[in-house]
Amino acid sequence: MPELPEVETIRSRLAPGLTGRRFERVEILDPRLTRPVPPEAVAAALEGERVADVRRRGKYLIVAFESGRHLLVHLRMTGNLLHPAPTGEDDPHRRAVVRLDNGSDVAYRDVRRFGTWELLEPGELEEYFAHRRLGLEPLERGFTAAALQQALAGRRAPVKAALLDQRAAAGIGNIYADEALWYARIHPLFPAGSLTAEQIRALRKGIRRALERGIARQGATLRDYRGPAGEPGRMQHEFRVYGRTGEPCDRCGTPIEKIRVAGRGTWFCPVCQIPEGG
DNA sequence: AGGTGGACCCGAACGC
DNA sequence: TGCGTTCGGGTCCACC
Repeated sequence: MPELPEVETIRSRLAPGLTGRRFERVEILDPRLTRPVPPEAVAAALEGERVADVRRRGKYLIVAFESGRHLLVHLRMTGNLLHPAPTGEDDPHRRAVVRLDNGSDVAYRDVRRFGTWELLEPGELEEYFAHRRLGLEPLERGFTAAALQQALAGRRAPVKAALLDQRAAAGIGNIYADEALWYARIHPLFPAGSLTAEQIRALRKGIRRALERGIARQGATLRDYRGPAGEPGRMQHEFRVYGRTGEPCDRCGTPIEKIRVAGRGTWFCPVCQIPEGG
């Protein structure tokens, strides 16, 4: 599941090969990708665009063009960008291909077809993210304890649910939410708005630690995630709680438990993550 | 208003 | 060459 660390890994590895290149030919094979906009319209609009740079906002990958347009790629569950794309193999999950002006191909593959491509006209980017009320970038300077406190104030939802909500902070998904809460020693069901100032500080630190480790390990590969060269991440070897039902907590040895929060599988240590309500 | 849960999608894992 | 069912995960949207 590409979350912030996976998208950031893709961004940093893709940027050198894309920046300065022109989109020479674009084929969108799955109309779902650009829905409700017809895929031919998006493909035609992209042809001729030259890449200024490749950015990230939350889990969105942003290809910025010199024209001022932006291509917003959201990988959702199983989306993946490959560059240079493997040739000669028949990949049934390939949903789009971009031929660059140096002759190389960028391939977009997505098994579950949840991913989206959206082309924004110059000036539309800010409103797009404002409308989705995307929260602060958790690794940027503005993500202070005070800012996090404000984002969670008054919320009765479990803190895990609040972390999955992209309005609190952008880019945290199911894996890194659990990992961040373990680092912060906070129970996933604890009401988000009732965290003490000290817990807020610990949570901010836990979020950053989990995400930074994820980036340092080039993301987590459970099944589908791969970098642009097809390489897996290594963060899955460093999970403290995610997917580790029954295994001993790295801090206190208590078996990790699994519950359901906000409809998502949630792993935590029942001893060192402060019990709900306490 | 804010929170919860289903829909979307499909391969893997599971149950029989 | 087994087949039907369940599960999961990010986001949107309908419904409390």
